[in-house]
Amino acid sequence: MNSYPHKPLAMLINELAKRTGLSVHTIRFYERYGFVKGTRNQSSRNNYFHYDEEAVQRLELVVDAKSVGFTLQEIAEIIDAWYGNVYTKTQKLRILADKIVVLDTRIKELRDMKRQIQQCMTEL
Amino acid sequence: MNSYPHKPLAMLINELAKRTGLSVHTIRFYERYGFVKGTRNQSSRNNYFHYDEEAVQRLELVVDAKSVGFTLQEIAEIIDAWYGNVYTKTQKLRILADKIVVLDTRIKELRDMKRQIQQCMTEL
DNA sequence: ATCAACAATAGAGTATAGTCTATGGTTGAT
DNA sequence: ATCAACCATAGACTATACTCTATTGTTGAT
Repeated sequence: MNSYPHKPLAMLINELAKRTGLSVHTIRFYERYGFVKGTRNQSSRNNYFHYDEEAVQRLELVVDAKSVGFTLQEIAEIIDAWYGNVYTKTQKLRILADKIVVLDTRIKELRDMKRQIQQCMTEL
Repeated sequence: MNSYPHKPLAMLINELAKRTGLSVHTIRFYERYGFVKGTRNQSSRNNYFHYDEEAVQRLELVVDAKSVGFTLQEIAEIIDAWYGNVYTKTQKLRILADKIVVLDTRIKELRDMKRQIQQCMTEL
């Protein structure tokens, strides 16, 4: 029995991989982009990184952002605007608003492509 | 004055590049995927390839399909279903219907991502 | 004690989609 | 005739986004 009502739920990279569906390799690769950062427990003699629930959420955001076609570079900006504190609130809002413009453009392109294909199908 | 009311409008690769906005290199690269095929004029002593208006249309389709995230492999299938005669009409319709499913899925992902970002913006 | 399973770091290898260089031949205006 | 601007082919190089291998160290169950 754990005496803490809500334990920190820190996990090692292997569990983070299982939680997110990403491979350990990919998570390490993403760490270089700053998508997640583990924390080292200074009390322990090992140098293992520990990850919290926010790490899971961040990686889920990365997966979603990738599936809509954002590059890792763009995702880095989104993550910084979303979770970071290097930008002011105004800057964050501008960055995110820019991404919405990109998404709207892409949605329009997809709809146009869909219409084109449907047109082609009627003409076959 | 040209005596043909609608001359074939055959062009060389340089003009095709200008018409499509793609580089000559990229068009040559795409030729390996079968996106366009020039025809050689056997009466001429050179071995230049000539391209028609369909080549322009095919490359415009490639550009559009790329912008919505299709891979060159997927685009090859679309081009074959659209212009080729290796597939039966039924097969062509199935291939194009599959692409529409992909597009619908992607449109949904984009809309979800947009909603997520908008939600994040209200919470900043 | 030891052994599989996991951890960290470094660096090599792969796939996709171009992009560029080198080489040699062709054409058209001067 | 010649010279820039074009053409074809082959192959090297680049960027992005992983993916894998090698090495070494740690942990936990037996």
